[in-house]
Amino acid sequence: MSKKEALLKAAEDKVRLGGYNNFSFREIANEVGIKSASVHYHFPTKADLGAELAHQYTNAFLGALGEVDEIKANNQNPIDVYTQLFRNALLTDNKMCLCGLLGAQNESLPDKVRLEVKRFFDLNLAWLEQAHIANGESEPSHAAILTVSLLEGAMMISKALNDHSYFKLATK
Amino acid sequence: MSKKEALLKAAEDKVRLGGYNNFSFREIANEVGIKSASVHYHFPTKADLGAELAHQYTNAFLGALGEVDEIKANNQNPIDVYTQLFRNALLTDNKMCLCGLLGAQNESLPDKVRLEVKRFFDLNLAWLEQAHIANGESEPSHAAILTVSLLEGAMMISKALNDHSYFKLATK
DNA sequence: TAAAATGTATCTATCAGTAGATAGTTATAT
DNA sequence: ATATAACTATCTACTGATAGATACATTTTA
Repeated sequence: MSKKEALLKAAEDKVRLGGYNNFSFREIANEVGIKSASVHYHFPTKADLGAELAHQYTNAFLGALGEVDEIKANNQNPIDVYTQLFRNALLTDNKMCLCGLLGAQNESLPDKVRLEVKRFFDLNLAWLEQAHIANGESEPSHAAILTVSLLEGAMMISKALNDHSYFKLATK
Repeated sequence: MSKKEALLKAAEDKVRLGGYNNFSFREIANEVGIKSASVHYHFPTKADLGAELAHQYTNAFLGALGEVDEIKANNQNPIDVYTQLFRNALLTDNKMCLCGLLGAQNESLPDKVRLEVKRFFDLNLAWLEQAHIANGESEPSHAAILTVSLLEGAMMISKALNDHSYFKLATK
C-alpha cells in the first residue's frame, strides 16, 4: 500500500468514527510514518483529501454492489445484496457509513466534499431504483428512498446505542 | 433569554449543522456577546455543555410529543404526531436532529455526551413502542426501531442531498 | 554515454490562527 | 456581605498551511 493509500485509509477510519473534523494531517501522518507537511504533497488541502476519500469510498461501494442485472441473473434479490453490504460495513468495520456521516454534517463541509457526498447518494438511489424496477415494484424511486433511509437510519441508531442488534432488527 | 440559554441555543444551531466539533466557546461567546472565558462559568467544560445541550434537547422533544394516551384520546395517530415533529425539526429549522448527528459521531464524543444521546434514543424507542402498542401493532418494539430508523435516515438523506422532498417522500 | 534537467517524495522549520482551559480580578445584584 | 456573572490575561496544545532544502529516481538532451 502506498503512503497515499495509507493516508486515505487512516483518514477513513477516523471520519467514519467521528466525522470530517475527526482527523488531522498530523494524526494520519503519524500513523503512516511521515510528517504532516508531507501530506500536503499528496493532497494540497484537507478538502482535497476529503473529496478524494468520499469519491473512492463511493466507487468501492458501488463496485462491491455489482450490477443489478447480474444479481437478478443469479436469482438473488438485489435489495438483499444491498442490505448485506450495509450490514457488513457496520458489523465488520464497526463503523458508520462514511457518506452517511458526512451527509449529516453536510452544511459544515467544504464544497468539493459536499459534492462527492451528493454523488454517493445520487448513485445509490439510481442503483436502488433499478433494483426495485427489476423486482417489479410499482413505485421504484419511492422504494429506493425508503430503502436507503431505513438502512442509514438503522446504522445511526445502532451506533448511537452502541448495539448492532438494532440494525439487525431493522433489516429483518 | 439568559446568557446561558443563549449559549445553548447558539451551540445547538452549530451542532445540528456540523456535529460536536462544529462549535467553539469563542464562537458562541461572540454570538451571545460575552468572552469565551465566561462560558466556563456556565459550563465548566465543553463536554458539560454538550451533555446539557443533548439533555435539554431530549426533554424539549419529548415534551413536544406529549403523551401517547392523550393523543389517542384525541383520535390522532401517535406515529403521525411523531413523524410530524421530525418533519418540523427538518423543515422549520432546516437542520438535522441533534441527537441523530451526535449519535452518528458517537465514538468520538465525551462519555457524558454519549450518555445523553443514548438517553434520547432510549426514551424515543420507549415512546414509540407505547405508540405502536396503542395502535395494536403485533411487534411494537420492532416497529419502534423501524420508525425511528426511517425518520433519522430520511433526515440524513435530505440533508446530504440538500432537498427536503426526500424526507417528504420517505414519510408519505 | 555522460551530463543536465525534471519529477517524486520526503524532510525541517515556521507561521498565524484557533482550541479548551485556568487564575485572578471586577462589577453587579440581592 | 455574599453569590452571581462577567472580565482580562495568559497558557499549552493543536490546526492547516507554506517555504525552502534534500535525496533519489527518471527523463531529456548534448
